[in-house]
Amino acid sequence: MSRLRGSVTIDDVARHVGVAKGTVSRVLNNYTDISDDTRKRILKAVQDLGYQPSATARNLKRGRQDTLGIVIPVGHGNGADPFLAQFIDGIARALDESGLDLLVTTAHSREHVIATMKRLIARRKVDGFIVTRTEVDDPRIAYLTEQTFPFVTHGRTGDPTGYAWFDIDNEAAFADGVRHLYSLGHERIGFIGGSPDLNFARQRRDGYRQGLEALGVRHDPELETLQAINEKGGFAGAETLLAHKAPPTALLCVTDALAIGAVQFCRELGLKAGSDVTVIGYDGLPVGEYLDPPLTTFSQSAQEAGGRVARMLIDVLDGKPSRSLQELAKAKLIRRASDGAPSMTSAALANALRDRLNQQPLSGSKGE
Amino acid sequence: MSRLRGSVTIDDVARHVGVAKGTVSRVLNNYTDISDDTRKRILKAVQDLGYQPSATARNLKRGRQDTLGIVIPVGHGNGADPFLAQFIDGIARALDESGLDLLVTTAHSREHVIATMKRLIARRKVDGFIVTRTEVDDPRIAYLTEQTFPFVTHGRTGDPTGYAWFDIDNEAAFADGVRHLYSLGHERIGFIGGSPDLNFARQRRDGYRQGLEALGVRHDPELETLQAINEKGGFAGAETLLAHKAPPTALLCVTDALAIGAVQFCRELGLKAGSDVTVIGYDGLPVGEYLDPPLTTFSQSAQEAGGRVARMLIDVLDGKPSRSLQELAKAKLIRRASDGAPSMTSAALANALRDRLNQQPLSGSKGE
DNA sequence: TTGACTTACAAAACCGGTTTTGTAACACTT
DNA sequence: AAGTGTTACAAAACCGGTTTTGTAAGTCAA
Repeated sequence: MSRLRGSVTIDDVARHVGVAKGTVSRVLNNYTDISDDTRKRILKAVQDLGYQPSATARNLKRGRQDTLGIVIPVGHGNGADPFLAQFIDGIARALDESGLDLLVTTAHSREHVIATMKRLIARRKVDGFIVTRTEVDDPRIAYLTEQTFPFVTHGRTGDPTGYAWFDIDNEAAFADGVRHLYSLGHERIGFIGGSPDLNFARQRRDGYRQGLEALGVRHDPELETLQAINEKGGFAGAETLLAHKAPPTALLCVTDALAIGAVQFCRELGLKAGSDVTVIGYDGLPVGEYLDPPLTTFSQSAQEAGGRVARMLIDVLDGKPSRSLQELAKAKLIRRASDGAPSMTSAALANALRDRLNQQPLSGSKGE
Repeated sequence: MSRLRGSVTIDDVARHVGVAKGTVSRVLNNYTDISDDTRKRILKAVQDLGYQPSATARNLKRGRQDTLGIVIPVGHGNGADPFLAQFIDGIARALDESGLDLLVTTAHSREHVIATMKRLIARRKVDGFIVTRTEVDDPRIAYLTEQTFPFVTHGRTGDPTGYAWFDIDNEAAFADGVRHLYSLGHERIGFIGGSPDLNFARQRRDGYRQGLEALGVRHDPELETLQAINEKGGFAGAETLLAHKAPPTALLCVTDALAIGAVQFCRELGLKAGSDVTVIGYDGLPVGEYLDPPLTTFSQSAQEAGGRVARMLIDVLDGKPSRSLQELAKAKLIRRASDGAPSMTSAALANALRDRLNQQPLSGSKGE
């Protein structure tokens, strides 16, 4: 007589109707060998009693959990990536339509991520994983592939074959970015990137280089800098590149966070972003609209990406071949106000910078 | 011979050692009636075979899922609340220590939230809920209380008894805010709030009023405005309040998003936030540091709050009385640069505003 | 030496579903 | 009329654990 909170079991229903519990199960799973009359009586009892099958019991037999997992790598405080928040939102919405749920876990190191995946797999808590922020050589993908455990990635790896992925054409976006800047009149275009272990960072850098090459502009390695992918990195990156004797008049940044830091650096020097120095980011963060100047950025709708990836994983679980589940989308340039024709040449900028740097000491990058 | 991926079952272990599976279970659950020798042999086999118990099977019998749930209300695009992202991060970290997991779900309406909770409860997918953004009269809390299903809230309701909660002393924070502004020399202090159905919005408004009263300043209802809690609302709120014939020289905003919009409005009018008009937000969003001017704000560490709430829910599940699980924390004012002594009186500000509004038409609030 | 306890484990029941197997009752052939 | 299929369901097995029950062997007291 286990009268636990709200637990109407299949036995209760069966008893109530006077049939075997297997029969109830068959009705609920749309088997055909049930008379119309019985079916109706059972369905009514299910309604009346408010019966809902226990996911646990069902899963035990079926071996499915109706749950997808995502393990978020959280570094030193960079856990609350606003991009990820929207991404997860998109996943959750898509799953809601399919009756699946999302298990969210964080992990603070590469090893921890794998260990967490291992635990979730061994304990059979999830049916598949969504992997984000892919690296060129990604241990998570290696592990899941070896275990033949279903997954979909957001972003590709160095070898984008044999698994399902959704990605943005990063090369094309940054090549376009270069072309755009060039057509605005920028001749020296800088690039603030991140660790080339991260696949998107590497691809965007490649796109930047390809864009220059396509225009016949010589690629100056000194106009490229690699930084931590956060606002501090952007600040430092701008500081580095603008210190060049022939500084760039435009800065292409691998993410909005970097761009925000770069704009901050310009502001502290009294340079106007959007005219004195152009800054372009990537991610389309909503907050970019409220910066001064509003940030020009590449947008890829994190929410849509989340939904897309979730649906792809469902397809994978349904047995679709991963070959047919590889999708490359285009990023869109959202022009706000941090880009524009250069107000002065690189040489003039260098002079202006020299003056300002002598005048006022910098605050340095801020915060923790 | 179900040789499924990585599924070593308890039977495999039992067979391997030559004992009954019940014995293996007893060893793993630290029962005492097992000889040292047998225990060792079983533990070794568990190691060797890499056995990990199936959460599903265990839960079926135990009736626990080792999973907590959070249902995020996502309005019209405001889903990706950066505050929530950090909050979830904090929860996930705390749960990781306890071996629990977090199920994240979104819902787009009050009814949908309840329906989702109902489903998760009926299907027995979670052991308890974390409820955020409490309303003064919150249907979720009514429902969960009626079902006697375990939960903890972040934020109180109109009647904060009978359940476990973690909250910030919103009244105290905003009363302090008023005092701070007054001591800077502000005599007309505006308030941009949100729907008083939201408990934190109502409490912060109350704190604002209490702060004025404590200083003996007459409360002018026209210096209060209620807006949608996002950047657009902040823009509109500033527009409304500054149109007053005796406009406020300082704006206390219920969240950072509102403050960001308010700063935007000032900027478009050519007013300098931090001197011409002081703007203070609430949430301590990291991005506030990179705005122009960097935003002065009350901070409550969303991450810490998430961790605290998660641990409280674990206590609830362990049977601790909810009376002992009610915790009120203090918000801290982070002074950056959007507050300061007023550069002019309310009257002078009114004149300045009249001039600017005649000169240049406003862009209006932007974006979607 | 025998009955009463322990000890250390085997065996079985159970959690709540799904799936397989078995079987009365009826219909349909030949 | 006997054999062969269907139909519609009951009964039982199963998923992989946990918990209860049962019991052989050893220990101890009387």
